[in-house]
Amino acid sequence: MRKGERTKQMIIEKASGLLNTQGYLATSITDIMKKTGMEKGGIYNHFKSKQELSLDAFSFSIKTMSTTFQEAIRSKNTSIEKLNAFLEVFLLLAEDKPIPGGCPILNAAIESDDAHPDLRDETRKAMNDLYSVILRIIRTGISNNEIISTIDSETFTTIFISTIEGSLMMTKLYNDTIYINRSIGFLKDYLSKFETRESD
Amino acid sequence: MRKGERTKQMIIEKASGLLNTQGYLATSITDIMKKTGMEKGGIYNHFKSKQELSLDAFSFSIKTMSTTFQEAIRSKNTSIEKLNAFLEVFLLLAEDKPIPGGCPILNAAIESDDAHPDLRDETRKAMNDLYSVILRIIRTGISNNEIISTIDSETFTTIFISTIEGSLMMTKLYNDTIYINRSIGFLKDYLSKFETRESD
DNA sequence: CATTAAAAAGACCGTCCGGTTTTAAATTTC
DNA sequence: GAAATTTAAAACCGGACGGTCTTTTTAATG
Repeated sequence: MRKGERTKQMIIEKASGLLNTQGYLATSITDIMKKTGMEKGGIYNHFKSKQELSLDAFSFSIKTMSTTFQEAIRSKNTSIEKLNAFLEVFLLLAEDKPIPGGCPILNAAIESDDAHPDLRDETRKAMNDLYSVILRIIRTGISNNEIISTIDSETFTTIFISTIEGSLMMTKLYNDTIYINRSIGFLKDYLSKFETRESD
Repeated sequence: MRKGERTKQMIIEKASGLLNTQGYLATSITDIMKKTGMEKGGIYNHFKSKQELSLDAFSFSIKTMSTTFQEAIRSKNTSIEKLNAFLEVFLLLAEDKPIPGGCPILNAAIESDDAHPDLRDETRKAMNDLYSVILRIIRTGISNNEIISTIDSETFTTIFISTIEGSLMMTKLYNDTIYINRSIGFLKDYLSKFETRESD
């Protein structure tokens, strides 16, 4: 791996935390210069625009989240356990792990609009992925008779994501994890109601 | 009412929609000039800084929402009906009514952080108000034997707000009201489970 | 180790930003 | 309707922004 590639990765990693914390518009190249310890010319040697750097940083955040989710559910066997593992990752996210600034999808969803179509498209893709992973877990759970089939999987997925994201917003606003903890408690309890009593 | 006061109000109203839609940082004075049809000097005659204008605009958005909520629940008699009325207002909000750009609390909560303590404080106040209104409705409902007393009112309030706000985020991201509609459907159904069978 | 290519630094540029000040126009007020 | 006052316009300002370009330094290559 060339040195330039390593530097580029370092910039992306440092910038991703900064952008996710401060916002994409609120963060200037000067901020990224300070964070990385590099000069402007050194940074622009690797990215043709702030936009490109921002998108790379967002992708890195999403990839990091995705990896964390995958690791969390790998050892879990049932659908219920997998969904609970998801919830634990979101709890960590409220404590700035593995990336600072909260959920990158939530942040980017609020910040991106018609004026930033590229970021919005990437955010949609990231949400699509999160959504379909959860949906698949539920449907697999139904197939395996772990979850009762009366559940509406699409609705449940929507509620699951919405509740978590909304309470993450509240947790960040008040700097108090009670809100995300209440959501997690609720979702675990709610989910247990759809658990089959016996599995075969 | 002096003409200046009327002009100031007009600026606040126009700016509030713009700021709520585009974001507080992403919106420039030039944008507000275009929207209001006024020149810079004319605007700064009424506000000592962009910050002051932004906070006034945010307050206006919150006041508008608050009024809309009050009107929606005024004619309702039971707690359940009042909460359902709240949900209907959030559905309208997804369609840019009464203000464009979605929920101002959600938007400001994500955008404001340590770097913008004034906006964050105002956002917290607005959330406090929303939270306590819903909480009071539930508690009144319990007192009046409309809602069973096993419900945890704080948790329910948190879930209520989180689910709505999260699904508003999804609705905005995808420009599709199915998400907010699913949340509303879920919350109405969930709420009905806590409804007492007979009232006295 | 010398040559070459890649990477980083740093000076530089035009533009747009929030904000100020001066000037002109439009309202009040008497 | 003239004087006083408020309101709006418009020219202006310093600074920060994203981005470029040239130079210097560093790292890879034979």
